[in-house]
Amino acid sequence: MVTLEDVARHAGVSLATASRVLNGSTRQVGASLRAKVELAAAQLGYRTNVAAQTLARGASNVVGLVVHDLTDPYFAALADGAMRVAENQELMVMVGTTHRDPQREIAYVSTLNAQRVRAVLLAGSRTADQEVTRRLREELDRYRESGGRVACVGQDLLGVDTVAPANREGAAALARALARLGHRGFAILAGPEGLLTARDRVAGFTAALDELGLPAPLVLHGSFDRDGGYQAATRVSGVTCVFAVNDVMAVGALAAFRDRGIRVPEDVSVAGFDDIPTLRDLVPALTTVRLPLARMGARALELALDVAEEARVVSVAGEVVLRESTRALD
Amino acid sequence: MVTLEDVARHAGVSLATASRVLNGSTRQVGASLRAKVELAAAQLGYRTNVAAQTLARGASNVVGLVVHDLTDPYFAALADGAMRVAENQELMVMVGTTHRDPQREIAYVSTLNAQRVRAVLLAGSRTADQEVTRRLREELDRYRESGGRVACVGQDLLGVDTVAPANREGAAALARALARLGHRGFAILAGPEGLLTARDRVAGFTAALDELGLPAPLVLHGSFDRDGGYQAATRVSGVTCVFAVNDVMAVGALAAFRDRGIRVPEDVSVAGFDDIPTLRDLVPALTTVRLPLARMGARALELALDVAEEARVVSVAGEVVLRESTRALD
DNA sequence: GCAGACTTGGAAAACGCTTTCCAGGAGGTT
DNA sequence: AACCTCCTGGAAAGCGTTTTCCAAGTCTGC
Repeated sequence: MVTLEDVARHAGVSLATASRVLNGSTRQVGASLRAKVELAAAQLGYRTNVAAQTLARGASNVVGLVVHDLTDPYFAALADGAMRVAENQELMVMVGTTHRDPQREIAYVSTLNAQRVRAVLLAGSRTADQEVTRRLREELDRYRESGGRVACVGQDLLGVDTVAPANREGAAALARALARLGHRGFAILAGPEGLLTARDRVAGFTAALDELGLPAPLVLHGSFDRDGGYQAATRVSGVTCVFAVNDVMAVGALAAFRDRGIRVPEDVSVAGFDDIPTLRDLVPALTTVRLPLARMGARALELALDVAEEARVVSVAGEVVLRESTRALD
Repeated sequence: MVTLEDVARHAGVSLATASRVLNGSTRQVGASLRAKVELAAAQLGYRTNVAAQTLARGASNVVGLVVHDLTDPYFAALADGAMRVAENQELMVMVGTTHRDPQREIAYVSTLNAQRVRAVLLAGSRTADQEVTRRLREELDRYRESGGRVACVGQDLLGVDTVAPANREGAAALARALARLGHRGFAILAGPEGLLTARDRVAGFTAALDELGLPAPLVLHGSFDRDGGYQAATRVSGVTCVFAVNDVMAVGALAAFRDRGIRVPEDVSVAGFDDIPTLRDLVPALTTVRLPLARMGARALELALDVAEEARVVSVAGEVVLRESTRALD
């Protein structure tokens, strides 16, 4: 293990000089000494010990990213966006996966706090469980008191910088668009009861139908993933249009309908939410509400890194995209 | 920022005792002191400074994971598998994305070395560029000399623990299965020339056709992603079966054929490789060679963590899965 | 030439932990 | 009762950096 001291000795300079040459300081170092140090470092194969550096500087160059499920294209897209801005800033990214367990989110914040990461990014829906949210806030506050920065993609519930997708509005716009196609009987594949993103979308969709004077939709709960969509879709009947509160659930629903011999969109129309990238290659192509996922991830990390007095909330609008999976009723 | 010393003082014990209580040591501490320390830590909201701990211990509890593209389901699945074993071992995961640039892989190894991560996992195909590979090996050797562990998912080229998918054999088996269906004229959507995984699959497929006395396939290069598959597929003609060297390319090919009005499998059969999870919901369901991706990622990290004298190579067989995208010729 | 203002290099004190020694006391054995 | 051993607690020496002071030059402009 070659240390900075080894380099300094080998180059015949002081530790201070070696440090200044190798690890970006504001101080100037004469050309000849600088060259000596660089040569010595190269010859010895010196590699900065980041732990020591972090300790001495009191600041690390890693950020934490907590997602629900990395294999879900929604989170993969968010993560990708965030990681690109991290790369530009020469930051490393530490990733934690909660596997949809809100408790694990708290544990990760605690761990990332211990790591003294520069910023923590919480991606994904908040939970309706007040107690969990309270404990998460507590943990976040502790982290922020010691100088940590936090941003969140999801509901603005934590008092931190937040990129908040307009779930209600997006779902409402989708409902109106579908109603315009002539649909009257709707089912919602609603996701878990405790998930706020799911709730908001259900609420927005339902409220819009109500405003239009249409009958209340059939609400079927299930898990927030592909299989949840599949399961819920097996219980659908007597409607002309199904709204899955996210795209992966819609994909599951498509599969379920296929297995049941129900044609989409001839027998039933299907719409999702998010516009995950993999969507465009489905048959039929899925109607959805587009969210700029990568941009949202990137924006969230930017917010976190850009220190500000007040917590900022950036609302992101969704854009209804009608594709083949929904048809106009004649 | 509350330090261990604050806790020790607050509890009226020495630094050593506080350390032993809070950060898992082999040494016993009497029940009463232990309680005092724990109380003090809780009251003050103490959080270990991992950087200091890492420095003092000379060992960190993070592992590095380098992937080509996190939004590619192939890598998401590998990463997920690896991250699950990391979670079980209480390790944090630092993720780097090369965006398919082999040079960035070297840079990441260097950075992860500086972080003194316990192990680094290189996921994804090696490159045919000898010079880049040499420099990567150099960087890896430097890291390993200072006690780092390395594992790789891909070709066994780095002299480290490797989980090596049987690309040649899998592709050959696929070729034979397709030939058995009566296909004689093949095209291969071959990926980039410099990517060894792509090469191996092309080679295996081609060799098998040759052994069967069938004409050599049409080989079309393109990028290793969805769009590469799409592009390459636009140049396909005069064959009954197309083999895309990975699933995302096959998905692109499906889209291209759809756009060109070519029916799959009626007009042309399509097969991929990997069996990414999103595949099962495509129409038509894609014939492919199944690789246990999550298990491979997990296994690789296990290998890296389990110190051994010799570098081990675990070969992983692929299993041909015939689905609707390939049909038997009459 | 010389006062003053910059530059440049080095010594040494942090940074917050872990762990090796020591020392003292408790318990067990002759 | 004397001697060992074992166990527990604390002092202090690192771990590898950064950075604050100092000191010693090197330039300016008069």
